[in-house]
Amino acid sequence: MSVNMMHNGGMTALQIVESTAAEGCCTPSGMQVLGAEEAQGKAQLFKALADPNRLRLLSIVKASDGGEACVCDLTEPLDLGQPTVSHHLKILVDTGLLHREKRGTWAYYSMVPGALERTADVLLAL
Amino acid sequence: MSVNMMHNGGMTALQIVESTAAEGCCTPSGMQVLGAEEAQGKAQLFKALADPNRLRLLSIVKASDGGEACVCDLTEPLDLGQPTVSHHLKILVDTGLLHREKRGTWAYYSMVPGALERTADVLLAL
DNA sequence: CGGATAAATTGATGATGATCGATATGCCGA
DNA sequence: TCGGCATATCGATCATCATCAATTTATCCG
Repeated sequence: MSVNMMHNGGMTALQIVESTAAEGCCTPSGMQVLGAEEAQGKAQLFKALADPNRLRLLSIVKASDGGEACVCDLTEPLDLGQPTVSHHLKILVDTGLLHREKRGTWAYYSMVPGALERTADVLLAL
Repeated sequence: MSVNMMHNGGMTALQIVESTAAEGCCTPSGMQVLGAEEAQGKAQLFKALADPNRLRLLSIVKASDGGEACVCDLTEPLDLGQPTVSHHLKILVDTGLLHREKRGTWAYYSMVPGALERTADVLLAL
């Protein structure tokens, strides 16, 4: 559990960020400036993107045929060990950027539709 | 020098990312998938955003009257020491997100116009 | 010049994170 | 049922980073 894994009822970092943003815009205080809590959540979102190998993972998955790739396809191009790749993938899934579907022995990863666009919106709404 | 400070002719991380992207789209290989070098640069860009206090700094500066704020205005709301705030600001300036202008004893920080939008584009172009 | 203020830099420290080797889990075929 | 493969998890290690206290640099004013 290297990312968050606090009991959020299974919500991803992206979902949490967006829900607190919706709450924030209606608070009586006005909410022009980012509070400590929201900043924490949004930082966690960008932390997931702050690693070159994770960016490459997203890029490869996005460009893969059928929009999905299994771990075995991702280990070679990154020149990383399999446990490390699984670790990065877990972070991206927990953050809400990647979707994981296990079929038989293989685990297939695909982009969560609109996740990059929603993350970009978080950035623009700073 | 806690960010990069390699001799890039004074280019910010944002500028480097965009220049390599322009080069990349014309390479004979096709460049669908993010290479190791580009990934490194883009990760550095997101690393600057991967800290809650730096996000709050951007938010405060953006919402400040006149679009600028000095260090003394930024130290209190974050509940951080002045050296730490200066350190974060330096990272944001080196990354190309903030602009620094010194007037007298005070240093005024403002958003680099379009920086957030360009960073969002980097994200969407993954 | 000399004191005062704002900001930057330095050095050290504690925390977080990326990576790996070893091991565990889960599924398939013989 | 057993051996083998794909993936996940664990534990440890090394590097990076956020923060602070102390100091330095730079600017203004009397």
